[in-house]
Amino acid sequence: MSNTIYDIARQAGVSIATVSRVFNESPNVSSKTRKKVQNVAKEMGYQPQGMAQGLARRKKNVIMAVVPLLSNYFFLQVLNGIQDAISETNFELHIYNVKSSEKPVDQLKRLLGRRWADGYLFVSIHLSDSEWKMISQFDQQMVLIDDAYSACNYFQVNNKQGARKATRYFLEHGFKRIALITAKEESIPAAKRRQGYIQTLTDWGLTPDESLIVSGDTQYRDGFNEENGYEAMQKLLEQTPNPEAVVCMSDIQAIGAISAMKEQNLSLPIIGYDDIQLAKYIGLSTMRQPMYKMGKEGTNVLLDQIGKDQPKVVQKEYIPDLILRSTSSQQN
Amino acid sequence: MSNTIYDIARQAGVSIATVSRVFNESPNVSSKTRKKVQNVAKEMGYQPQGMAQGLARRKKNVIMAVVPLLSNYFFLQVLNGIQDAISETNFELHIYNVKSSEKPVDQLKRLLGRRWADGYLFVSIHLSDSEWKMISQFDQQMVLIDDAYSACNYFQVNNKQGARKATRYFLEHGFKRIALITAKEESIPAAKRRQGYIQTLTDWGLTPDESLIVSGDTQYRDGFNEENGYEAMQKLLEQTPNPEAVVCMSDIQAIGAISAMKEQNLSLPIIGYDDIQLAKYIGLSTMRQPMYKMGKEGTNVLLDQIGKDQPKVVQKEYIPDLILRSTSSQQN
DNA sequence: TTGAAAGCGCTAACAT
DNA sequence: ATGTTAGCGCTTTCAA
Repeated sequence: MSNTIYDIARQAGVSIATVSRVFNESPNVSSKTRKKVQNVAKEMGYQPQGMAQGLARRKKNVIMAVVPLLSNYFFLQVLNGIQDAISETNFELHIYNVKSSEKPVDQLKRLLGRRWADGYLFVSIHLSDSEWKMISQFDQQMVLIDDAYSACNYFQVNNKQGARKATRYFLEHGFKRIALITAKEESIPAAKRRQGYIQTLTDWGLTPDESLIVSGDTQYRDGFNEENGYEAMQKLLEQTPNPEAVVCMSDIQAIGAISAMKEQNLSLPIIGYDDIQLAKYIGLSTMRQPMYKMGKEGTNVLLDQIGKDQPKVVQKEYIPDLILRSTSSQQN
Repeated sequence: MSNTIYDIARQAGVSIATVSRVFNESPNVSSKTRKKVQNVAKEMGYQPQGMAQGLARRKKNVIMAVVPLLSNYFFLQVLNGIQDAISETNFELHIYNVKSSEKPVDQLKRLLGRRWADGYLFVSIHLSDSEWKMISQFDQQMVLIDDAYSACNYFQVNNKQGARKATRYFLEHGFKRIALITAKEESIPAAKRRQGYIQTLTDWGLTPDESLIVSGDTQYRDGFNEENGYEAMQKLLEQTPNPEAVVCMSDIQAIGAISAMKEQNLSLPIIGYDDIQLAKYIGLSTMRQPMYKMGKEGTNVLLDQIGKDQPKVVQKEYIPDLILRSTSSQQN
């Protein structure tokens, strides 16, 4: 069960070139030999070894999705889109995740050098422009999802606008003391959403109150986790007066926050972020990000560009939609 | 930025063997040449190509997790454990997912033949004994997580016992008309849990009522999805009298089910299954599966066995724990 | 339609 | 300590 092209060739009484030809669907094989080879191969459970093929062809037929941490609902949706796009092709999808213990850019450099794949999807990998520049120098095909760099393909959603929309909604409904449950300070999307929130308040003639911008202390997944939301809400509820409404940076934090409110028999209006699948079922109002769509479109672009030498770069920015359900109103 | 070991050798004025040596941390290199090579390599952004290494070494330093569909909270936790185990080694983790469009066993045969990895983790891949036998014939190192086969390493949790515990809890608290929200008929874990449920009722002297065993019509992820739970609960609530309590096959279905109850201002006692992270925050009572643990232990076993020729097989079965929170009591 | 043979980019004896 | 060379299992000319 551990045979090579030589074993098949010998067994079928042909040369290895012929075996190779039938596996590569070359037309230049008589249907008789083809049949024979196929039978032998099937019988012996033979498949060409991927690595040998990759080396010989200088093409691997794999695309690699690089993600920071798999344990995140956001990625799940993106990956769904990626998978659906890939499954229509004969490419394989391999997923690689960067560890938090080492600088992402260093990990990427090492990874790209190894040439595992024909193309790379970087999902929610946030690098500086100079870092992305380094990465582009490997000249591998790639597309960024949920980040942007001027010289690359990217699919991104406007974080500032997302936070603005949520904040504006509450302002328009008469709320003034609007809290923001944020994530890890260093998170780039978090920083942008925070800006959007602050600008919106300012535009409205209000002075942003730093004490209403909080995050929990639990920091894994950059703070985008249930416990973080729970802790953040506890901090908010210690303040008097309480905030009148709260904007979150993820649905998952909103769930934690709601749990903290329930413990105190409160239910302030709250808006999450992402629109993960279960948001609908708990009535969570939220900023919807087109996660599936980004994954699918990004993958299609990548697939399309593989093989071409000077593909034109495609860049797209989405604006998140405000999905109103029950948690955003006063009497939820 | 696309150079080979020859480029580095030439540039550093050494042979390719020496370059290979420094990258393989051979002691037989003078520290002077080592430095020189390292500098040149760094400057030229060189990394050995994974595929060429894999071919030459007959060892790839990658382990592959094979999963049926990534969009499932259960896997997320298992994958977390896998990742944590892997990150302590110099192995790479690649994730592969089998499509629903083709028989799993055929996909596995193709995959294993290609020899992408040194070892395989099959997560929630349910095959018959004869199918697993075929797969074992590839004699690759592997461990099954969430399935069992007598000749393989496996880490499994007892589905029957899980359902028994949940059902028994309700029986002991005086409930009789206990409903079961199940998943796709063909799902093996679902079938086992169903058996556990039925046996428990029978043991208690009750006659199981088929009309209380329902599933929604939305079948993706084998029915383990929110919508399915929602639909199932709607069906249950059409019956008179309503059931007195309900056991679910996943937390995610329970969330859908609760949503359906809320719409009718009902809140029957309900128990989920899995104990996904957010269960705690919505107060969901559930059967806890040691997902992280299975992932981590399974990976460690695999890692440990790679390279050995006759490793002893390790098999482990867990019993899920009943985690009581608020949804399992009458006045939730 | 088929086969022989030269790579693909590495590793690992075997020499020196 | 370093270099030479024969593979690893394929693909792909080039000849026949």
